[in-house]
Amino acid sequence: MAARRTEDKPLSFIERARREQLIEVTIDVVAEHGYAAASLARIAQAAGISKGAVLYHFASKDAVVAAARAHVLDALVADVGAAVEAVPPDQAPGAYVRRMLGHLAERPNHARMIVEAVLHGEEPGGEERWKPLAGLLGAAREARGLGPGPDVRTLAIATGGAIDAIIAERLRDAAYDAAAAAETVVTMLESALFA
Amino acid sequence: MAARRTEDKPLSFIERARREQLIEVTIDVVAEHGYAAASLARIAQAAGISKGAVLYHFASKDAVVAAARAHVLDALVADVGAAVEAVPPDQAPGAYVRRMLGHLAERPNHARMIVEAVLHGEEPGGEERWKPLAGLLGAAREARGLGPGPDVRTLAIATGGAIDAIIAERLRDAAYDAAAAAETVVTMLESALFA
DNA sequence: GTCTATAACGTGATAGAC
DNA sequence: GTCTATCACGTTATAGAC
Repeated sequence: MAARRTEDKPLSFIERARREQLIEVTIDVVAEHGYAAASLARIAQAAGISKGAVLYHFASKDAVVAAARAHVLDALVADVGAAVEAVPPDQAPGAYVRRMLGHLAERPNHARMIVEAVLHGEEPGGEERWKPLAGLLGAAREARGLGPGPDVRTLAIATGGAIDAIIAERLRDAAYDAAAAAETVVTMLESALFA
Repeated sequence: MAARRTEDKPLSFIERARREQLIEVTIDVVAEHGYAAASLARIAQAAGISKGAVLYHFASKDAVVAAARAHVLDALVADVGAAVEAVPPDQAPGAYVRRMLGHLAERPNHARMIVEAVLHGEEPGGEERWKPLAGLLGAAREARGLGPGPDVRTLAIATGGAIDAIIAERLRDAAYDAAAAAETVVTMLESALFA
């Protein structure tokens, strides 16, 4: 009988390689065919192995796509987080918007994967979604010596939605200039924030 | 054998009633359990009839959800369209944003249905999505005697995304004040548009 | 470690009884 | 006009051979 990969004790060397390969092909499959069509059979076929082999390395099919989702999300937060911390607080919101759009525009597959994930309700969608940006907005006002002015919650939600829509348009039309769009959003956001 | 409902010739009186009932329960099912879970069996159960009976009134399961989708979409465009035409051109963008958010906040089931539809890629998502608003933005500038200034495409896309995000938040937290959020968005949009 | 075979289930759709 | 029964298919997951 094949060993069920429930316990994460050993995790050999080629084990990690196999898992990474499966995560990558899963990202591609989800990006190309959508969340619903990312069946176990299709993932196995794309990886060139059997369905049973996939389920040897992961406990279930959902575990595979969950790992792929976590991978793209980790890459995003690490990149954006570094960009935000590299600038003074009052420039953090602008850096957030620019790097968010830049990161996803540079990685269409990751962007599609995330879009599918949030679309399917598997991802935050709640406070975790806008709280980080809202925090940056409040800190930016403080850094400029301004009191708690506008509704940072709505500002963060609206900005996040604008980013999503711009990414979606960029995925639809590769010629769309996401960087220019980022500047437009930053201008609108900062004028409202520092009003 | 049951008559396949492919031709739309007669369409009796109770036929229409049955179709409307099925459309309503389908909206509820999609809103509550999501697009993927809106199976033929679940729709039939929610309507209190058998799967075969559902397929008598509609050619296929996809036809049922397509009809439900069209229903909520028609109601939305009719409502927003009327609101837009009731004000002078330079106030049309604001009316668009306010009625869009008002309509969906008043109809959570419709909002969830639309969210699921666009999320699943069954709906426009392309130019049809932002072209109408972009047209309003250009006309508003003309009405004020301004030349073709900012990028109305990005402005329309960003505004549309902001509306989507606010609706999502409103669905998550019924206490969230969508009307106040609408005013924030309108202010940001108009300041960027008439700059 | 990877395979084949198969189990158990849910799906959309059809056929035919009533 | 609505029902029951059934169909063929795709799905995840497991068991066991190799």
